Amino acid sequence: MSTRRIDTYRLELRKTGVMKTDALVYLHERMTAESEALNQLRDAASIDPGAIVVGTPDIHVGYGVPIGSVLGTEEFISPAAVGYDINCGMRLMLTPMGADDFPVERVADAIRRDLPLGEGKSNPALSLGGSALERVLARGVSGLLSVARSNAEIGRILDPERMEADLSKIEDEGCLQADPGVMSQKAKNRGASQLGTLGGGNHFVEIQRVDRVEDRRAARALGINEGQVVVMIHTGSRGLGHQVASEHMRIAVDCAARRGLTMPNKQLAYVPADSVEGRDYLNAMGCAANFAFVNRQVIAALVRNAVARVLARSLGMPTLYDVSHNIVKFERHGGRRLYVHRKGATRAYPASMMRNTVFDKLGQPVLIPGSMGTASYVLLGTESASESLYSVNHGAGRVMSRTAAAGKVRRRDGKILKPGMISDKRFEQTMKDVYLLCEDPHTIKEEAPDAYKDVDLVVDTVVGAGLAKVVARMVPLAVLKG
DNA sequence: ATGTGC
Repeated sequence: MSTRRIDTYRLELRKTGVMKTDALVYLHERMTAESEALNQLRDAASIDPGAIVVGTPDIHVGYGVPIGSVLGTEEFISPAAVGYDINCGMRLMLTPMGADDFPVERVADAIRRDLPLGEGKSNPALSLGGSALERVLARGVSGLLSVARSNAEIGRILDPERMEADLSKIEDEGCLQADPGVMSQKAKNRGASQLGTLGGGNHFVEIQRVDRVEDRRAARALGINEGQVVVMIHTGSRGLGHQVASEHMRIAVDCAARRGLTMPNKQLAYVPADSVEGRDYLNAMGCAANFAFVNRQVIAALVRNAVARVLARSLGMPTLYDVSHNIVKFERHGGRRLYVHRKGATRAYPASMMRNTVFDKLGQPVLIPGSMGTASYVLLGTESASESLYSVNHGAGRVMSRTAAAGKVRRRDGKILKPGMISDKRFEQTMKDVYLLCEDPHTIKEEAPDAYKDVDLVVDTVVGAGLAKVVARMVPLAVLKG
């Protein structure tokens, strides 16, 4: 057999057919993965003989490459192995308050007033002019800091001092190598009006209560206490990143064809990293990644302002950490330099890989959200995760498709074409303890807790395999979604 | 994920 179970947590996909190397999947023996997702991972193992190919416990089918994959390559890069939502990621912010004293619903209502939810939304209050946008694309959060310092109106919303304090708590300090000069005007235009918007799908802002601390020492070092209110943000680079991804996936198909590179399917098109097409993608992807870091920074400010308005005082609300889910970066692993694509996967560096950061003793914080009705986790990277290029999953992973969960509804007359698998009653039951604000009540069941895997079992797999250790578990109090 | 469609 080409698939071999190694232990309770690991599955090996042995080199067969188009594969140039083995692939490793972290999958608990009590869990299953779509065979199509595993085939996509096999395809991804065909592009570079020196590649490291890993599937995470939430692996599922994506465009060309599965969501929940890590692909470390020596020579080639693939826009599909990053995906459409470039630098989609998570941020966790702390409050000094316990859940019993916190006006959860009023704060959620206040956030909603300032934060546009759902697809296609723009935020006129934060619309950026050309040169401000260029600064943000080229320099990420530090670019935003300089915009906030030179523009009084934006500075009032963003609070530059608090932003500066956040910098060391963001992966790569919120800035990747990037060149706005390689971006299309169309991509820039889509971004200019979308800063400070949440987006749709699985993106969210969630007010949570720390339910359980599992590592007291680490929790103390991070400022986490049982019963405390925290806020989690999940969003990405919006239409700008989508535009960059689609343009470069098309360029990659043409470039690969011109160079006679073969691939199992066109969705997986790849290009030499050291080529015009490769460098342009990395520079454009960097811009989109910077835009996403900045978007989470802006939303953090909107949340802080909403909280301060309701409580009539600022709570500070420092950032615990901000991580990327969809990105490719040139990293050193052992003696090798690899282009590490993480698609629906989180970097989880141990302390030894966090030199020159504030986490050099502790390791990198890792944020894993569950579904909107279930727990989320804070973990820390460990030294034993070299096998996954120090990477873990990014969430619970779906067990049913969006249409299977919510059903398909004909828009014109409202007639149901195909009923969803989750009844309204069951949905309300699973959400009874959570205050839900959403833009579109007709599609929200796509995100129902029952549509996702059991996040506790997914995290058990990560811990059991030695990829990270749990610091704390949080439960949702209120959630805002597109 | 996405002004969700070549």
